[in-house]
Amino acid sequence: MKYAVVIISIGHKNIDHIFHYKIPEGMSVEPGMRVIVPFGRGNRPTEGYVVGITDKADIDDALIKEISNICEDYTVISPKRIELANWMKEKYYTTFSSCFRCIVPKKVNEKNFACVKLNVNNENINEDIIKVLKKDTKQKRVLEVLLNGDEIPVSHIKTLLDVDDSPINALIKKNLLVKTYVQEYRGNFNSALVERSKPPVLTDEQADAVYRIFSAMDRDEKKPLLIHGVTGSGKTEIYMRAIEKVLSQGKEAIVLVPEISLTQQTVERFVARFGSRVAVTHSRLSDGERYDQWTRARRREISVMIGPRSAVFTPFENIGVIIIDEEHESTYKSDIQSPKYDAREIAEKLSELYGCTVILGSATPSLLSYYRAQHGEYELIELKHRVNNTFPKIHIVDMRKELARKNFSVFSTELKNAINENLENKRQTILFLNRRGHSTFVSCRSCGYVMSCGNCNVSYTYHKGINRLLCHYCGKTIGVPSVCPQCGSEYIKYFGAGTEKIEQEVLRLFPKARVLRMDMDTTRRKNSHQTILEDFRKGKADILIGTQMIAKGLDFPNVTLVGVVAADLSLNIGDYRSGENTYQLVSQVSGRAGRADKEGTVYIQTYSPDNYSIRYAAENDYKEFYEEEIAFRKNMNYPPFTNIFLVMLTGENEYILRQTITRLADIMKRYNKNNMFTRLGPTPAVISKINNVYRWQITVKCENEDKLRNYVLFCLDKLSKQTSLDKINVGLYLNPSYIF
DNA sequence: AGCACGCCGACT
DNA sequence: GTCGGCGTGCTC
Repeated sequence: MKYAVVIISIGHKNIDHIFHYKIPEGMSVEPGMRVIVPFGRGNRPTEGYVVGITDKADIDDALIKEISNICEDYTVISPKRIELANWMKEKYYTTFSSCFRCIVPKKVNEKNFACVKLNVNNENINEDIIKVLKKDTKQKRVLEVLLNGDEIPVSHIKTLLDVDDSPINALIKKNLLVKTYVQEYRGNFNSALVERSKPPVLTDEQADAVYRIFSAMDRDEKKPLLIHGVTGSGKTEIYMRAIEKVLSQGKEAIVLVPEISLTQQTVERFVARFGSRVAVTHSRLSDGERYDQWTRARRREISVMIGPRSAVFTPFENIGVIIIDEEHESTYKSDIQSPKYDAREIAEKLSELYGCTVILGSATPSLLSYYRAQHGEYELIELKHRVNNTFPKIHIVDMRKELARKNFSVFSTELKNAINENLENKRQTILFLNRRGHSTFVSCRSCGYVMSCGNCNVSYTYHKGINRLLCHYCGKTIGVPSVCPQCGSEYIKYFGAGTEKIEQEVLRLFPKARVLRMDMDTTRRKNSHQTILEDFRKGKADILIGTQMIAKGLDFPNVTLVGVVAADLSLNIGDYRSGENTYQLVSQVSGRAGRADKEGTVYIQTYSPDNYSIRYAAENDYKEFYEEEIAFRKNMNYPPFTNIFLVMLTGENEYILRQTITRLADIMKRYNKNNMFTRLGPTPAVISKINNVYRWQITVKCENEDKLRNYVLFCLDKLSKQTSLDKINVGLYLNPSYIF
C-alpha cells in the first residue's frame, strides 16, 4: 500500500508534522503537489502539500483517509524546495506551513486579456486594407501598427495611439482584424517600451573582477563572492556580465535589491540588456500579480528575476547565480513576519542545493560578510575606483565649536554658507536628518516634566504641520499644552530637531529656495514617494530634506552638496551595531553628492567629530573602519563573535508579565550547564510600553547558533508546561537587525 | 486552527 | 431532566 506523506497548511505547531493519506485509484500523486484532504473529526476539506510517498505508515491503515483531490496537475514545489522548507523550519524555528507560504505564493485565478491581429482568413484583406489606408482616420493609424502581423494587446494600442475601442471594433467588423484572448500575466513590466542596450567596455578593474567571478562560477565548489566596490565603481555592470554568462548556459538568475532602490531606472537597465527575459517583483504587487510572475518563472518563460527579499524564492530550477545588491541592507532579513528568514542565508542554502553562485555586493559591506571574506568563507573582490573618477570632498563639522561660538542654530556657519553658494550656482542640495517631526521632545523648564504618551513609554514629538504632539509608536496625538500638566508653569520649551524643523529653518534662512521634504509624513499617500523624487530630479526644487529614505541608491546628477545635519543620531541609539549603521549611513548619504561630472561636497555635522565611524566614513576608508569595529566586537563579545537571541515577552498585565519572565529566567539559570550561555535580563525593553502593552526582554548569547536556538526553545517549552502563556505574547528574535 | 466532546451550572 | 457555557484535546 502506498501512502502520500502530507503537510497540512495550517500554521499551528500542534499539527506541524506529517500526516499519511491513501492515494485513490487512478489518481497520480507526486511529491510537491498541492492537494485537498479531509482533516479532523468533521473531515473538513483542508489544503496540504505532498512531501513524499511511502509504503509504511506508523499508524493503523484503517485510520488513514483518502486524498480528496489534487489542486494542480503539476508540482508546485520541487524536491529541492521541500528540502529547503525542511531546513528553514529548523533554522527559523517555525512551522512547515509558513515555510511553504514563502515558497509557494497564494493561488489566485488567472486573468485573460484581449489582443488583436490581422485576420488571415479574410481573402480580400489586401483590398480592404488599401481602402482603409486611403483616408487619414483613426482606423488607418490602428491598422498601420498591426500591418506586420503582430498580435498586440488592445489596451496597448489604446494608450499608444490615444484611441478608444470604436476604431478597433470597426476594423473587426470589417473582417480586417480578429480578437484573441491570451492569458494575462499581471504585474508584468512592459519590456517592449525599453530600448535595448549593448554592454559597455569594462574598465581594467571591472574586467579583472569579471574574470575572477567567471572562474569562481566554473569551479565545482561554490563559495559566495563579496564585491566590495565604492559607490559608482560599476558593480551593476559586473552583475550583468555574470547574468549573461548564466543565461548563455541556459540557466537562470535572481537579482535581489532593497525595495527602496527598486526604481524604474534600475529595472530599465536590466530590461535594456536582457529584454523580455526579465521580470520584476516588488511589494506593491497584488497576490495575483505575484502569482503570475511566479508562474512565468516556473514555466521558464523568463530567466532573470529582479526583486526584494521575497524574490529569492523565485521557482527557477536551474539557478546559475543569485546576486544580492546592497548586501548590508537590513531589509534582507524579515524580523517582523514569520518565518524570520534572511534572504542571504536562503541564497546560500540554494547555492548548496542547486550549485549556483552567490554574489554579494556593497560599497559598505556588513561587518559579518566582510569578516567572512577575511576568513576565507567568501571570496573578496575589491573595486577601488569610481568609473567616472570623482569622489566628493567630505568635511566634518565640529558642532561643539559652533556652540562655543554661540551659534545655536541647527546649521553650522560652514554648511549655511555652502547652501547659499550652491543656491547661487543653481545647483541642488540634499539635507539629511534621520528624524521626522519638528521637535523631538517637549518639556517644562520649571519642573523638567517631559510630555509623553500615556499608552507608550515614549516622549511626544511635536509636529508643526498639524500643530500637535504625536506619539511615533501608537499614533496618538494631543493638542499643544499651554501650561505644564504637572506644575502649571507656562515655560514650555521644544527641544531637538526633526525634518520639519529643518524645513522651517531652511525657509527662514533662504526664503527664495524651493524646498521639498521627504519623510514618513509626506509620503503617506500612494506614489507620493515617486512624485517627490521625480520633482527633485526635474529641478523643481533646490533643496531636498529627508530622513533615511533619501539616503539610498538615488542618483541626482545636479546634486553637488550634501549636508548631514546630525550624524550623531544613529550613533547614540545604544546598540552594538550603531557604529556600523553610522558608517553605512554617512557613506551612503555622501555618495549622493557629485555623481556625474560635477564635483560634490559633503558636510557632516557632529558633536563627536573624533568618533571612528564618522571619521573613517568621511575618509572613505572601509578597511580602517572594519579593523576598529571588529576589535570592538571581539572585545565586547558581540556578533560576529557570538549570536544574540532576544526573547521578548509582552502583555497587558504587568504583574503577570514580570512573574512569567522571572520564571523563564529561573528556568534558563537552571539549565545553563557549564555557563555556556550568557544571559542578560529580564529587563524592560527599550520602549517599555507600546499601546498599553508592557514589554520585557531577556537576551541570551552563545557562540554556537544551533546550541543557542535549542537552549532558548527548550527553556520556553519548559516555561509553557509550568505556566499558562494565555495572556503573554512571546517574540523570538535570533540576531535581530532592529531594536525592539 | 477548528471542531467535537464533555463536564458543569441554570432553566422550562 | 436538558440546554448551552466554555475548557480540553485531537486531527493521518
